[in-house]
Amino acid sequence: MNYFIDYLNQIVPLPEKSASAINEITVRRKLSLHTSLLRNGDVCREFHFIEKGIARVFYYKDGKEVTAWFAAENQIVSAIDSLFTGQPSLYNIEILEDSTVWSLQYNKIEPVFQGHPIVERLGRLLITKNYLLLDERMKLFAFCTAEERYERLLLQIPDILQRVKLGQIASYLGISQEHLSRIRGRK
Amino acid sequence: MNYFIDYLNQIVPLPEKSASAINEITVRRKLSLHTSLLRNGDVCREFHFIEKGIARVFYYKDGKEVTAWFAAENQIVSAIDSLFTGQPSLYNIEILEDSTVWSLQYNKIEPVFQGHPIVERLGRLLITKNYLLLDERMKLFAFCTAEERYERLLLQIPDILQRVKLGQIASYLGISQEHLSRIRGRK
DNA sequence: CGATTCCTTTGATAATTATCAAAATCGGTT
DNA sequence: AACCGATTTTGATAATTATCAAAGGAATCG
Repeated sequence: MNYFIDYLNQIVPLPEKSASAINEITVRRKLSLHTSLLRNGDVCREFHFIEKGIARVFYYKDGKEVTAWFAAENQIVSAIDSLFTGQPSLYNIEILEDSTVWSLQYNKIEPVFQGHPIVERLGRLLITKNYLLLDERMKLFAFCTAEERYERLLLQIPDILQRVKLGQIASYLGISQEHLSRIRGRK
Repeated sequence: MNYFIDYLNQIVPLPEKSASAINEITVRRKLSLHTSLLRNGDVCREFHFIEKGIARVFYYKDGKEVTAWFAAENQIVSAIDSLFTGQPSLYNIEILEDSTVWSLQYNKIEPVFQGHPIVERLGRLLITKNYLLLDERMKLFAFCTAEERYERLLLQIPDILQRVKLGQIASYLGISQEHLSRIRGRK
């Protein structure tokens, strides 16, 4: 069972040939808690589809870790600032529990784009999808209080409190851990 | 002289046929100050390349206008939350000075994608480019103080102070107009 | 089971930024 | 040059949130 190809097929039904071209530059891996998929300063050359588990993207701000993104089952995670530019990334990617991921070697994708226009289309739609997610996140900061952002995150990943440390969630919400703790307290 | 096609050619060199297919769903327009290109609640069906002039994307928060984005010469502006989903947009788009824009009718682009894989590629690269811009903006909020964000904006659009009202800039930076005024004062 | 370590909560204080109101400045017009 | 309306600046106060320190809980390991 190839969950990654299944996921892609939901976005654009792929002919067998195109699917196997993608498959050839993808590997399924089991990763354990605390595995680092990318360190800041390195160039990101792959993106990862999470079959099972959870990951986070974070950066360092004044020596402290700040979460930029969480990705759980059926989501894609990468450091797009580097993946698309070839420049060193400011982001780190870390696995937060034992996970199974499909890693696509993006530096090998160009010939696949060239040979399979449908994959070019798929790529466009995938980026569009993720662009909209980022726009959603911007809107959350624009329109919602930290409390509302917290509730939204719970809707998105209901069991996140059991899976991720509070401080990591707080920095994702843009507030201090103490403040998040107080928000939770008054419920 | 078709500045829009020139711009696209810089991203992906287009064969004549593809360029003219794009040209057929694009119109050049002169727009005057205060023209509204989109009102929130409406569905956005086009995107605009700015040949000359400046526009802003904004939304209403507690009855007040908040700027989400500025776009000046050689930039593309749209309400992507609606353009890619067909849902009503939360955004408004307004022209801030007499401008010349090229408006592409996005609801007519599907056949162009189908007939011209190179345009599919172009679309992917355009979205990627704008995704990176949004990521940059997120990083500015993540890493920089309001003061640094202000300086960065000045680098990007040096004459913005002459072209745009202070309150509109302040809300783009995520601070009150008074606070921005004080930041400027202590220079 | 107890000890150790890590994580979360609570309390007190300080810093940042918003808000409201008023004054000053600017731009265009007569 | 004087005036008007719009915009920006300044001042005083209030609200929000961060920070630091300490205490309380939970999980892990011998």
